[in-house]
Amino acid sequence: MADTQSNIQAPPTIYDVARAAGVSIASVSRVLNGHRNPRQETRDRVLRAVAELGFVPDGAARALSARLKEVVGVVFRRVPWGETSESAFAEEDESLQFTDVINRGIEVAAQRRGYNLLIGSVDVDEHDAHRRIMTMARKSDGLILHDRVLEPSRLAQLSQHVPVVTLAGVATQTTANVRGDNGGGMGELARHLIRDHGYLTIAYLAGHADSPDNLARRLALAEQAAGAGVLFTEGPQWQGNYLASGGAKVISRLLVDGVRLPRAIVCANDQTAVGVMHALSQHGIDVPGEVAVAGFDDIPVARHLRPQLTSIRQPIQELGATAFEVLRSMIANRAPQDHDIVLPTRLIRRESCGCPPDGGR
Amino acid sequence: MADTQSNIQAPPTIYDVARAAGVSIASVSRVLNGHRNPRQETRDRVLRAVAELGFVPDGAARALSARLKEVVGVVFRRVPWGETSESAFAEEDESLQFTDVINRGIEVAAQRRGYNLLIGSVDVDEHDAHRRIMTMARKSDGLILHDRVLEPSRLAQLSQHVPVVTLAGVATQTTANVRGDNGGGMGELARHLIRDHGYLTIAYLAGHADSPDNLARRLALAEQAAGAGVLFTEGPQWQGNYLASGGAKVISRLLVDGVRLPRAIVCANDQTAVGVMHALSQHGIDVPGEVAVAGFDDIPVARHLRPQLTSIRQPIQELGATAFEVLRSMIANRAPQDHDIVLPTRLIRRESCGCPPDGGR
DNA sequence: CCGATCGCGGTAAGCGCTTACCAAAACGGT
DNA sequence: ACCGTTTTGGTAAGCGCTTACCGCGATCGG
Repeated sequence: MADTQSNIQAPPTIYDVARAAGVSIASVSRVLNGHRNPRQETRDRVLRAVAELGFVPDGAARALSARLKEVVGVVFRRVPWGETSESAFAEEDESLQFTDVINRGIEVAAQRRGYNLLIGSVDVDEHDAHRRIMTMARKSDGLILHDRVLEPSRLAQLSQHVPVVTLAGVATQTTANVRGDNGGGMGELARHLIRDHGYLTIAYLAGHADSPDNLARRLALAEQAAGAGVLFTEGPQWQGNYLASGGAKVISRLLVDGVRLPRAIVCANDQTAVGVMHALSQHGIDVPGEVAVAGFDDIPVARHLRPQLTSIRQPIQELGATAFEVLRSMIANRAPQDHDIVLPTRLIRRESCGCPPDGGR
Repeated sequence: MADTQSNIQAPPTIYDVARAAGVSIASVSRVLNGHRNPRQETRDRVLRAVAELGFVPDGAARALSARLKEVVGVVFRRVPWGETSESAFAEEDESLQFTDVINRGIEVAAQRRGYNLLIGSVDVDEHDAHRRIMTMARKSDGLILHDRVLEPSRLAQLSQHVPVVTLAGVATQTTANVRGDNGGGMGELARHLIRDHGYLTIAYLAGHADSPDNLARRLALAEQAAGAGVLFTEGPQWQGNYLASGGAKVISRLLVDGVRLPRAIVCANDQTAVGVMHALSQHGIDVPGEVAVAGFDDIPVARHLRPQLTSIRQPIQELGATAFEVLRSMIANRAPQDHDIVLPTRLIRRESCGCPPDGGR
């Protein structure tokens, strides 16, 4: 036992291939990179040698000389292991589904272009996150940053040296941003709750205060409510944190304080809604009978909750895929057509808003 | 508009730092790598210059010369976009939660050591997946492979050149493997179903036939059933694919065929159980009243299903973290103490097996 | 039939780091 | 003060690729 890997052999280099094929390394390189230079006969010899030796070029060497690593970095915020463990959501939040699905989208798009993903997470309050992000930047051709991983000044600084695309952030002079149509989706939801269901009191359970998505969603909801003369509730008591545990905590506290709940609660995202529904059910409050609940994102689990969660669908994978494509064009051209890319969203009516099971489209 | 990134400046190199500090690049390098060589005074000068210029070494150059990329590759199997879209699970399967949580575990462990993750997925039936995996291998110091991404012969070949750790696979001469204690966990579950609940007929809804985990789980269940004289059902009709859609399909087909369901259905994993419960509920069959259901893995959503899913908890994040640590030791020492690392599992009793809500652990 | 042109492919110069090797400086003991 | 050590830090040789540059033989027009 215990001699695993004791005899790793260095992989063949381009020199080995050149020798085997009886040509120079330049020719091997040219064949591999599809230049029109080498003629068919040479090409065949090289290709044969490559196949025989199982040669695959070293990424680092290639990156160094060609200044192209074919790697894009993705940075997201990680919820620290223990933070939410007080409740039933100990591990639930570990699966930040939204993030994972986006990353999957980035990955698929990257794959198509021969790129790989370099993944890194930063702690919520990691003080020198920027150093780690910088390190990742130096290992990749560009960076995709999820919401709120870097403060604006650092972002500006970073984007001087590397192409950067943000997700659910705001576009700047030097960075592009990709997001879902918060206003449109939330507007649709609000009208549905108000017109179709006739709810007269609606609360917004907020996400992080510094999240642009959160702000836009809140605003759209508030506007619709105001326009329809519906009572809109929000405020410090309704401050969540995009996590299920946060949503549950808000509801529990409200209930303990004896606050009368509004007829409908719109959550900043689905994770929050999960916590809200959990808390509501713990307190014996019927959803949607007594209180309607809606989320935002339409993450995969939304349809498996009881009642099934009404939500705004964002094209999550496309969000990621788009971010990648934008970044890639920045890497190549250094100038995307547009800085602020908005993808459409749409209301998915399920049971939690009061629609019948299997209701709507 | 459209001039984003038009003016990227090349990041400072080690030469710039050396010049600014009035020393040679060798000294800069030594300071940065914590050699004991440079004396305090020199060290300070260098550090100051590094800070001023915001220097961060280029990953490729470093990798090339030091033969250490500080990157580990992670490869998993991707479910093709459209494959499951016929059912209600269109996007549900996109979130291969188990995989994502493991990756999160790898990432956290890697982070601690200053490593980053290079993520790549392969299609189920991608014929030259090995080429893409090889490319990843050449961009990293070692590889962690999820279940069934590579056929054994390719694996052997790959592991000649790169340290490789597999997850939920089998250890070989040249690769280490990390997995949960399938036998122990399944045994515990089986005894619970048989002794505590007294179920007399049990079926096993299998995962992929070539998955070691699946085989081990099946075996443990079969043994316990045989030992207790319980009727054990399995076979082609009970063949799933680790996906929710697969589980649902098996149940639907069984029901259409008029087969009488056993008292308890044990699923190869939680995803499958999700599909099973969904199908059962569609057909108006009560869980656990008429049929008890149990899963394996205890993925985060398990507790949010109705009824809450009884499952075997695997320390998912730890599985990933352990895989990383093993790999790292292989990268450094080229010889892990043990090839087959088994992490403990334990039964989590929830409602779907027939236990009362909130019933014991 | 010969010089201009072109296709092919080799030589060599980096890319930005790490580190072996060595010279100079600093130190210690007699 | 001198010689043997030990520190300190500079010089230069790569790491494995890509590509600019250039020479060579083949091709072609007049």
